[in-house]
Amino acid sequence: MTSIRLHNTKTRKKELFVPLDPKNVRMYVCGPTVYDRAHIGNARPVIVFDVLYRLLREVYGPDHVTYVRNFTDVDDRINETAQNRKAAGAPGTLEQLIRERSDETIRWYHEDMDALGALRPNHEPRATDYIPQMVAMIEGLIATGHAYAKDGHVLFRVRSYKDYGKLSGRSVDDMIAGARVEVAPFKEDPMDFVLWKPSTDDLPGWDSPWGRGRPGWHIECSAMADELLMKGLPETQKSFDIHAGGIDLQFPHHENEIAQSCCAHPHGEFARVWMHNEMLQVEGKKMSKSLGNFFTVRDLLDGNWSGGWNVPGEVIRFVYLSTHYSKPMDWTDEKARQARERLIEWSHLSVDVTEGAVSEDVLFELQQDLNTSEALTEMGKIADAGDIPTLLATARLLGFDLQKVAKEDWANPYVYEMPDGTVRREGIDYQPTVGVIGWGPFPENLASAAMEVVRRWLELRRDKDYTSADQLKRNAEALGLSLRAYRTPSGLNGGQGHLSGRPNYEDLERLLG
RNA sequence: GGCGGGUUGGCGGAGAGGUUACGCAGCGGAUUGCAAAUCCGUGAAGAUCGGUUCGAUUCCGAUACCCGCCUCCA
Repeated sequence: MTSIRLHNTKTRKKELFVPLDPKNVRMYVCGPTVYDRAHIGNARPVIVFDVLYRLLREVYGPDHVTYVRNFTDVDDRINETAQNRKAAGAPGTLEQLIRERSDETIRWYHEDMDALGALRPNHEPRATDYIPQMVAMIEGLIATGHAYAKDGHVLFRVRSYKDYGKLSGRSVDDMIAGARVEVAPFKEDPMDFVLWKPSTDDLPGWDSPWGRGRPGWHIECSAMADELLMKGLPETQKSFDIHAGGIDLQFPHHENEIAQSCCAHPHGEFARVWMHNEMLQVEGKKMSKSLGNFFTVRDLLDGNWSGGWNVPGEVIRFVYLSTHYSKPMDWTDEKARQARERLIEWSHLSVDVTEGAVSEDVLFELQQDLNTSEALTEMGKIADAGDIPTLLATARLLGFDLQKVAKEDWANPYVYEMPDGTVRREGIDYQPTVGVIGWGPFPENLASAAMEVVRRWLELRRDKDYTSADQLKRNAEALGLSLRAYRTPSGLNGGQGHLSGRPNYEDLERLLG
């Protein structure tokens, strides 16, 4: 019998996971505010909870899991971009420009997260499509005394919910003592937070009983979870299984969601299990634009980061899974390189192998609060044992398609020469790789000249003309191109050139005579 | 100031109250025209102080340092 254990932030314990309804396991993850490209921190919950989603599908069946992840498309930064575009003469109304900005950001998000191997959730609601549900929920909260309207604002009466602060382990009084809460004339209590606020004419707004305005951030998630995960259930069953997100959302966002939803449905408990992933750092430091270590997922994919090389989505995913989600994770060049090597190795093993069954050992590790790090270690043992059918199936469970990786250019940077001298082509471009040290762009003609040198050298070696081969190697190295050959377990010969300097390509061509 | 997380061998990174983590790097050996790769083997740890225990890196407490949240940033 499979049993999943998950760390529940609400109880601060690792608990046996028992779904409310095994035929419909329901999870909600707080999604992005779609104002710009997702940065690499945004990708962590996506990957972590994608693994959870895959695990739940494996255990309960793919048709028995409902995964909701929202898009927050009510945001000042979206408005700002739209306003700037309008000012710059873009056609269309402000509302259209806002919608366009959200649309394009959502498209990017999908592109980037797809590249990371994340499955699309069953529902990806946009906040602006659920305004009536938010309004209805707010009206209900006012009717039961948990919220009040003042000057076009509606505020949640925090003191009316006795368990407020339970999730994050704070007391309301302590928070007031911390004194960093916003005091406003329309608030009864400094802790009260906004459910609805008025909109000015130049900002998007919706009609409501309190005038034209827009929803507060927290009510969005409550209303969408309500609609997509608990609709139609009797009041006594207004709960779902798992709610997840970054640890930075624990307070106030998740605390406020609980307050709203539990006051709207006093007999339910909203989410039973709360899961939070820890934050991501880059090279040991907090990611920030001023430190120059702020990268989007797209930056990594395209090579626009301090490492300077194109990091495949699978490699990014591997790096993320190598650290447990509950611990801070550091993105480093070194880790990414190791992950790449490992994936290349496994992918080469998987060529022409028929997929088997998922490893029980790996499944077990995932069931221990998503121990992805240990799962990858187990995968290594499976690979060492030569059980490739299992490796293939297990990698797929974790979101890696090894056979697809095996066909990627980045996994096949070498030229292979068969013992009979014929050339085996792998990947699209089947030239020897040039450039390792000081990765970065170099002129096309230099690359092709260097590759030709490697090719010539391999030919000389094949013909056992070691005198000429060594001569060529010495000359090439003098110019900054070092040559290496290797033999694979399957008996193939290959060669590789490493550019350690920036030789003139004409000098290299001269070597070829 | 309040709340929470972290600190493991050169680097990354897990589990378990007593038994080898694992990967990379290193070292030794085999092998390959040299070298690389590969294969085999191997040394190396648990921030500091104190407590519980027959025994703790693993449990408890304190200290130091790092990080996050308390400001609609995952």
